Amino acid sequence: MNEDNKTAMISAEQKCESAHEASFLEEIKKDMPTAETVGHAVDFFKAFGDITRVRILCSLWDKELCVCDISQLLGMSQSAISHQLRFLKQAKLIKCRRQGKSVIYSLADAHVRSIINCAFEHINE
Amino acid sequence: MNEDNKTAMISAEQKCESAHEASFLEEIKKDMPTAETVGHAVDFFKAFGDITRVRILCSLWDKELCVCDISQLLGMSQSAISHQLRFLKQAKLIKCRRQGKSVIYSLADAHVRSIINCAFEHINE
DNA sequence: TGAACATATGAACAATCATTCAAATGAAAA
DNA sequence: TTTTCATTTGAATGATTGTTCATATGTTCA
Repeated sequence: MNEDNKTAMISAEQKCESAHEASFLEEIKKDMPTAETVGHAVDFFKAFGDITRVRILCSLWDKELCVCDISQLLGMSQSAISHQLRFLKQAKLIKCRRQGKSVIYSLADAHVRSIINCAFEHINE
Repeated sequence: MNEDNKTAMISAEQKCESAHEASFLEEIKKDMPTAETVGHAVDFFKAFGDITRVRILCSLWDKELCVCDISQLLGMSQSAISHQLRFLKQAKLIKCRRQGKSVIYSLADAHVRSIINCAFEHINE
């Protein structure tokens, strides 16, 4: 018997009256994205799932800023901002370049703005 | 002195060489969405920030399903699924109707599919 | 009404996460 | 090369979150 949920066959026994047949559920399962794909999508969404991170992204909407700019703008410690910047960088939502002693951050691409706009649109309904 | 980060003025003292002037940061601040709007957007993203919830949404992509269908499909306990269904319902991402003893769930609107597709597109780059 | 079925809920626990504090790195100026 | 500035990093802590277990609610059928 296969222990892995993702690949295990769906048991034949139906649980409730409205339940579909195992074969029907197997069809749905086939059409679903792989666990890996879903995992990546979830990681992507998680990056937007914190108010500090989204505030950082909004602050970078039009202009690039250095860490202390963002820190001042959001009224938060530079360390807290730096931790979140690292998160956003790993998620490839922002990029950075060094300028002397400072590090200047900016949005990675237009995709970031469009996803956030998408959420704002959903809210205004 | 105002204690609230969201409305506090940005201090005149500049922290680093590359730092912008306080007046410049104030301009950016004015253009940023309100804390409430950002908060709502974050809640929206949080709903997609869990693998079980996204798997549930994917399982409902084309067809409506009852709780025990989803539970079997994902190989998870009915209780775990039910808790996440409540989360998704409160986030208005799914809707449900009763049919006898069963409760049948489906996606709330096309918006859900488009947001998830948006993430999948971002991944395939 | 009582029993069986399908789902929902509350409390508890483990795991994950965001921030703070202290210390480390890297770059530029003295 | 030493000092100062700007940022990063690691460990610790408190808060949040997802699942489990036990129980409750609501529906149908006998």
